[in-house]
Amino acid sequence: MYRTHTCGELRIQDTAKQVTLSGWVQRSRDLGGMTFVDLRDRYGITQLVFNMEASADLRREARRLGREFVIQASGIVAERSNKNPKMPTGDIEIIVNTLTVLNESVTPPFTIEAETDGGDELRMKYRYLDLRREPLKNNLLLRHRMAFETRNYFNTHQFIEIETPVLIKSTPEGARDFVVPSRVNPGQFYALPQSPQTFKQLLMVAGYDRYVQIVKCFRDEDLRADRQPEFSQIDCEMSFVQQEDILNMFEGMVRHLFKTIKGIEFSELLPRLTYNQALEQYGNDKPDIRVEMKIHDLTAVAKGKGFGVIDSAPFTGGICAKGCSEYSRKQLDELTEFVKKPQIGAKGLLYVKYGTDSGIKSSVDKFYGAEDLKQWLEPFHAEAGDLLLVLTGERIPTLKALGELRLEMGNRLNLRRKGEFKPLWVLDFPLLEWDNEVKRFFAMHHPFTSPKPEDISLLDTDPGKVRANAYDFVINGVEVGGGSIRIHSETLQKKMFQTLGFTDEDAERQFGFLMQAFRYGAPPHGGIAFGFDRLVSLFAGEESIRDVIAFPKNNAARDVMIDSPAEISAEQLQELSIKVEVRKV
RNA sequence: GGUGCGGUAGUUCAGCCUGGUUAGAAUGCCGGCCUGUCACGCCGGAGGUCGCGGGUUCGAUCCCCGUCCGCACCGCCA
Repeated sequence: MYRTHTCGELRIQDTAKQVTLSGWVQRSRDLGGMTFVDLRDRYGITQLVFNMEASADLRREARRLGREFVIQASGIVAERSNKNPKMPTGDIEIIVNTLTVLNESVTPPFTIEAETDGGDELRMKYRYLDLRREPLKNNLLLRHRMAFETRNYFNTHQFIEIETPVLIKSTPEGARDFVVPSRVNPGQFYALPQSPQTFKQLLMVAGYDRYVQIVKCFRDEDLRADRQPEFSQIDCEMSFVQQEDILNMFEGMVRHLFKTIKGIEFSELLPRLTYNQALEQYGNDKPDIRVEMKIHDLTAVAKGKGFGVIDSAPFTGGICAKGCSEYSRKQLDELTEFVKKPQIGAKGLLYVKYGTDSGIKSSVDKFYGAEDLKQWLEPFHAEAGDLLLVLTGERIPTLKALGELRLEMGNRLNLRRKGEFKPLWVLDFPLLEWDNEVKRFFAMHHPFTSPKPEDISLLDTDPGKVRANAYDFVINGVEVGGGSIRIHSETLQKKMFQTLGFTDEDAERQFGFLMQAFRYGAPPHGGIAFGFDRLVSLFAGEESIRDVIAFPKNNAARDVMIDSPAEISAEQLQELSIKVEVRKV
């Protein structure tokens, strides 16, 4: 028997018990006459003590122990004379009488501690060592609990988890597919699913009216801190539901997770914004409403006073930064630089300072008197001491730039606090998005999303105006979920494919199976998928989803630990009928 | 595809702007001392292809160009 207890469970009540522990040497402190060893496992740390007087041989062995040696120690649980209130097992220690080295360890390349000295690169290469560290261990534990509670919630609501295939078929819409060659079908390829979208709809047709799956999805696109080529979704679909039913069910899931995992309860119904409202008020379709400052349209009050920049622009708008009227020239210059960055794209920044002495000063004093500027302040209910930041230009880009500026001010004013969670729904997304490069519409969500019934007639006249029964779930400016009511009529689905520029043959070849299924009594249905990694990283307070994934890939989609992707042998290629020609740069 | 930042002891960084002596610090590692530590303490020691290639220069860790690697962001990601 390797152990009678774990390294996290012994307490003062266990005093005088003979116990055996196994684990890793976290650190040892050699005081000459005696040696302390911190023994670590998944459950915690327990101090072992070796005393010169009790056993010189044992203590000599203990001095040899290096960091991360795997050892087994038996001894008597004893109350410490010097207790350590900082650790759960800090009242006791083990007076060791038998020590076995189960495996030695070379010195690890970085310290296995909460505050490690290791950089990202090294930690990735030695991920199995990084995972020994407390913060990552806690993240994986959190992830497990969240998966468990998710299944628990859906189980009590009659959902069943059904696995869908991973080797499927490439489709043209959406992200690039990862493909897998088929040996038994030379020259043909499977694709890995970007999501189980069509399968869950087919499950609805099959009558499994409440489906859930925590499932891996794959997208071959460039990576970010919150994007991995393979990631997990909480994928859901329901039949005989309208949008309201879905919002309630999945708001329930989020509430359940916050309550059981974080002990947070949201008393009121979560806020809902339409896509247009989100854009107008926050300049963003995934607003971080921890930052309260909203955008207001100043076009009407600002125009016509002879200031060419504003007069010639279709839109002028601003945000009000509370208590920032005393911002220095330097701070305002920094903000100007911020909005002029290519990613933000504004030409410049105007400001109005509503001084603590109620005096009004602005960068446009030449064109606007105090009375004019008071009108600007009005929609914000600005108070003395506030600072108005104003951008002008084309409507949508200016709103988006104001949205970025809002977040920047939120950061500067420390309004985006980690422990605070502000979830909301964003509703009524546009059904279609115009792509100026290929001159056609694309589905904003996916091609199975149903238009709002009252907007269907617009499909022929003004497709860009059609709103969808589509919704996103947003927490703290992070899009954590998205879904829609689906089309369940073959006719409407055909119409949708037409609008997207599919020929009948394209539609039939790629999605014929779905449209055929719709002929056999497809129930009204809809669903949603939550980005599980993002949800866990939010709960964990981590910036990057890599910190909640056991074995993530790096910026360039490589696994630096196993060194993948990698070439395959000529034999493998031949078997697959594949000839490789690496494109020259 | 693009932009920015970074690459110097095992590790995390300083030095580089303003080129020139033996390239430093902390931590880790090794050795010694130490009987109540828990980031133990004290003393000593070892440890460097300054990512790689080219250029400028009498001379390059330092300046320039290229390249590779890492991170963040833009494009992209229904």
